[in-house]
Amino acid sequence: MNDWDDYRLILAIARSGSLRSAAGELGLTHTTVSRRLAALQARRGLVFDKVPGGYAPSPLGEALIEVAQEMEELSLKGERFERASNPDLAGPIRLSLPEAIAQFLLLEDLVEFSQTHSAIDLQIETSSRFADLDRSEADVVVRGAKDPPGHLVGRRLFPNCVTYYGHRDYLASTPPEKLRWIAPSPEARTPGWLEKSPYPDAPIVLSLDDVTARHRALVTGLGLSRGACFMADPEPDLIRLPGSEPEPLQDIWVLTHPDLRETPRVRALMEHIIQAMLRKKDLVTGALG
Amino acid sequence: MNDWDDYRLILAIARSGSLRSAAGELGLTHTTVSRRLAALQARRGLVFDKVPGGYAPSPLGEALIEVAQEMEELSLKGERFERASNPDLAGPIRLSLPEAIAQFLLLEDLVEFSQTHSAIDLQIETSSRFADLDRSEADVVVRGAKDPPGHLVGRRLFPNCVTYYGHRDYLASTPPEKLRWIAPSPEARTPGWLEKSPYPDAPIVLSLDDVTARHRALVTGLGLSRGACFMADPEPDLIRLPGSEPEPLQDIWVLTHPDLRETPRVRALMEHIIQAMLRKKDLVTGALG
DNA sequence: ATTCATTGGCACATATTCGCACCAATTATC
DNA sequence: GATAATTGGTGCGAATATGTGCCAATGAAT
Repeated sequence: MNDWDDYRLILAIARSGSLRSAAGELGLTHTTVSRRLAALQARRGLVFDKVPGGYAPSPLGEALIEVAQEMEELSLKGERFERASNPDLAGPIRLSLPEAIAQFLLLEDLVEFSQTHSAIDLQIETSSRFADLDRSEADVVVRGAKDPPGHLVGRRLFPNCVTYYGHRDYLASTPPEKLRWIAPSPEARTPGWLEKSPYPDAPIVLSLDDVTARHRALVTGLGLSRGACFMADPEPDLIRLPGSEPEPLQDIWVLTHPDLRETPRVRALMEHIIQAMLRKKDLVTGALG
Repeated sequence: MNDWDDYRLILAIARSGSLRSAAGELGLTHTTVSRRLAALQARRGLVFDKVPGGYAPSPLGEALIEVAQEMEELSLKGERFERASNPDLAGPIRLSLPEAIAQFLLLEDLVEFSQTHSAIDLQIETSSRFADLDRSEADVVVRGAKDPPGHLVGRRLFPNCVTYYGHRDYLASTPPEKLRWIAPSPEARTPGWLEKSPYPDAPIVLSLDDVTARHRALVTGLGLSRGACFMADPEPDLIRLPGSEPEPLQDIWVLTHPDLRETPRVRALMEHIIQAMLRKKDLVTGALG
């Protein structure tokens, strides 16, 4: 009785191209995947051809891969129903959010939530990309976004604002023509950010994509940087550069999948995060500077 | 790795209500089904409540049953892709048709087809109801129908015609007031058939729903009957009752599922059946009487 | 061209799953 | 109410599935 699970096999091999990596995805060994594929093809016909570099689907394989993809969507839906089914404030929640928001904005609030609801297993997953809630990569996501997927439900908050900062000692001890920038790598930079800064002619001498690393470099006085107000304004040694005003980036959203919208623990977490964020609106939008 | 096959378990229990009958459907023993259900519920939560008389789905169970139903449809689609994938005139075909058409009309033609295409495994399943091709109950169906499912593809042939018959010796030796009818059970009778017959006042003394059994009784001279021309006209000892003309019942169709329409062996079988039926049109429509 | 990493296949061992036989409880039939 | 049929649960053994360790082949990196 493995007919339907064979579709998982088909999908894993299709996606990864090798028995060993498919085995990794499935929680098996490559030996088992090899046997299962052989048995499957003995029953149903050729599904994958062995080609140089891996496995390529046969025409039947192509058709079955599509069926498998739809089955996976159904399986994910079932998982959501399962996760949604607990009527108590208990059970697991996976929360996805940027590392910066986790560390510098919401950490205490999340700890507080966990302490208040000890039956809830809060699993915080920091990530730099938008978790796919359709694939159950998370139950709740907090993230700045321009146009999040329209079917997700939740709350659009306010913009994440940034402006230009320097360490007070660095600014005091560095002549203007010797100032230097710390910035993201070229492909991650916002167009025009440097031209709008108070020192557009200062060179970029340190490229750091990691937001928290960039913040650490700024706080250490290694150069100037454009940073999020909620990270920089609380630092007593960081001051805004002359004439710098907060500028909005993307709006921050708190979202979940529609199948989970009524789940009590998900509602409780989202409400808690939203209230916490609303209390810190002035900090996030730079209104305290 | 049984996650997706668990949906088969869920569906089987939902449909049958007991572990033993679910086990029958799944090809397992009730012991295995019991263990699998326990394991499933340990992982995912309560899916079925044990109630007097069987198992009832929990709210989560209801949701997962719907997912399971959709998975089953996908699985059936996959099966059709598998069956459709053979480019040769080889492999299995399941043909569903009424027992009467099988025995009295197409048997020789089907044997001929099998002999001509020895690599095709023709599995003839006689049935009194329309096979569900969406559920892969058959690959090809031959049947009289008023409105077959619109998405099936194939050929509408001509009507299956019936009229009134008696055995020549029975008619010769029985005074008119002693004549008797053999008919289907009351709920299976066509309204008005008796009134339109040459002996509307003769009583029905034998009710037989099985078409071939009714035919056997007629041929044996146990009474009068309304029967299919293709069954009765070839019998040398059966004669039409005075004034009886062939009347059309439902049209006969030869149909397959759209996913199988291009499959060579399916096309070959349907063409063979259609040609055989066209050669017997006069017999089926009673034009030979 | 050489070296390193990854791959698929295989013999053997281990773990897991399944079936059998039996029993008590429940339900259906008379 | 009695009897028969069907049910779910359990212990034990059999069957099946999976993992381990190893090897040769292939592909990637130097």
